[in-house]
Amino acid sequence: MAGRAAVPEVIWARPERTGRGPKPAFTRADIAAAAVRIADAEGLDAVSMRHVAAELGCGTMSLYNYVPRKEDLYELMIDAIGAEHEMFEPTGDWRADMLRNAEETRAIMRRHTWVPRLMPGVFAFGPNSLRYLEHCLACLEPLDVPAGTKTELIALLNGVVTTYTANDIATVERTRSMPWTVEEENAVRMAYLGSQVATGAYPRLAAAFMEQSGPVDLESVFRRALERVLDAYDPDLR
Amino acid sequence: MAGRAAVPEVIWARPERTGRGPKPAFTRADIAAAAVRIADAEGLDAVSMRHVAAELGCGTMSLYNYVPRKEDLYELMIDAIGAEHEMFEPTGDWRADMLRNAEETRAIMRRHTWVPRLMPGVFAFGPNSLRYLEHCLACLEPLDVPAGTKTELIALLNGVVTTYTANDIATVERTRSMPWTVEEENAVRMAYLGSQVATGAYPRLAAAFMEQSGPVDLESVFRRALERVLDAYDPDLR
DNA sequence: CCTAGTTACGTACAGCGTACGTAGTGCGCT
DNA sequence: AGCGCACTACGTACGCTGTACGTAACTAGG
Repeated sequence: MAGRAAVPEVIWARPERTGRGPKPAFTRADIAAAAVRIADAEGLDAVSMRHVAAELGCGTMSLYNYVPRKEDLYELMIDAIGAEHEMFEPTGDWRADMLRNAEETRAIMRRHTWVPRLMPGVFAFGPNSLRYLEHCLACLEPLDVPAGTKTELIALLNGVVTTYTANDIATVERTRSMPWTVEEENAVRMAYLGSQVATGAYPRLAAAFMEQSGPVDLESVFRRALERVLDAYDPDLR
Repeated sequence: MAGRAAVPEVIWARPERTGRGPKPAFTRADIAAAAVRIADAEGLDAVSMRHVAAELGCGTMSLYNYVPRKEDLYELMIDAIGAEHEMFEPTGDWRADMLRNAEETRAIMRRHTWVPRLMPGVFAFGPNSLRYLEHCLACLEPLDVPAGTKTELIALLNGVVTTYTANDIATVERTRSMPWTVEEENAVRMAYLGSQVATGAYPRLAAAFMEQSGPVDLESVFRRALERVLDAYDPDLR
């Protein structure tokens, strides 16, 4: 009988298998992949212990041999998508490399729209996350600042990517399992915003609305924000 | 019979009351306040329709007259804490004003540790959020850049605040309703991280670990990040 | 070989969001 | 004045959730 711990525990510190008894039928990677598959196809709310167990072809409670709490399943999921990062050879141009990393993170989030909702809750230091962190530090080798500043830059970039991308894809995740489309929902929300701005209660916001002509190009807004952050850490610009 | 809509809907576009029938017993603010009280005291997971209704002293299903879906309750909560922002008179120093806004946002999140977990899911444009946005634009009046750039700066700052603060308070929210303390959980996680770094698999990460002496001052890390972002938008520095 | 530790998993329980139906209330219209 | 309807109120019920607990099968170490 495994039992849940009465003391804090990091799932990554648990050995994947322990000699005695029947061989486990699945690896952590199998389980994470199944959960990710479900979340991608049916949304994060469809990721239940029962559903994941069924996807794996085992009983619900068998899953608890591998994943003590549901929260740990979330950690497996976040770490699993960390493996999708291409850990390329650093080019020596830290700005270009970090831009590439950020663009890749954004692409991963677009593939897995449930990531932003999960991020704030998990302790994202599984093996793949650590590998990615190490990769970023390798890219930042040419940048001549203290290591602490480098990790701050990495955190800041990740934050910017998460924030900007979360806004884009929130509606996608929300309208899943709703009887209407992303476009319909966005139209209703925009109409509401327009009506509020039209009341005259927010003059500066109204001016900002008027100023923009045509739809905003989210991609270039995103890239501009990244450049700004990189500028802020570039010794050549100060 | 009210019924849930089969078409997208913004709760803020719904009128709070409509002439006919008995007078509603609560306002949206009452409901939001009750939900916030529960989330603050018992954590976000304790915010159930039943629980909030009980806090208000009404039947569970009566709540659905005011809040068509639980997701809308979340929107009410996020907007309610927007009212905690002090909308001070802009001083003319946009950097100082925006720093103050950011510090206040951080303080609000520290008071309501469930905010980061909720943020990515909600459409945060209720009346208080709009008022805050307008306030930020007022603070940025002296900054001579296009309105689009200003809203980008606001979004970026909010993102940085959310990311940095979410990391600080994630454990607080996680250990709620767990039989151990924040300190115990952090100790276990740090021990795990130390063991991973000690394997030698992450040399650059190990070096970064070695470099830091003593505990990190999260507050100054946060403030440094803000300054960097502001630098990136300051025309006087380019 | 035995036994202790493990895997496997069925059952059960408390709690969730919410669909639906019914009863009561009071504004607006005729 | 009074009818009718829109609205509030809320009890019941359904299908779902995470997971505690108990039992049976299996296998490596002593």
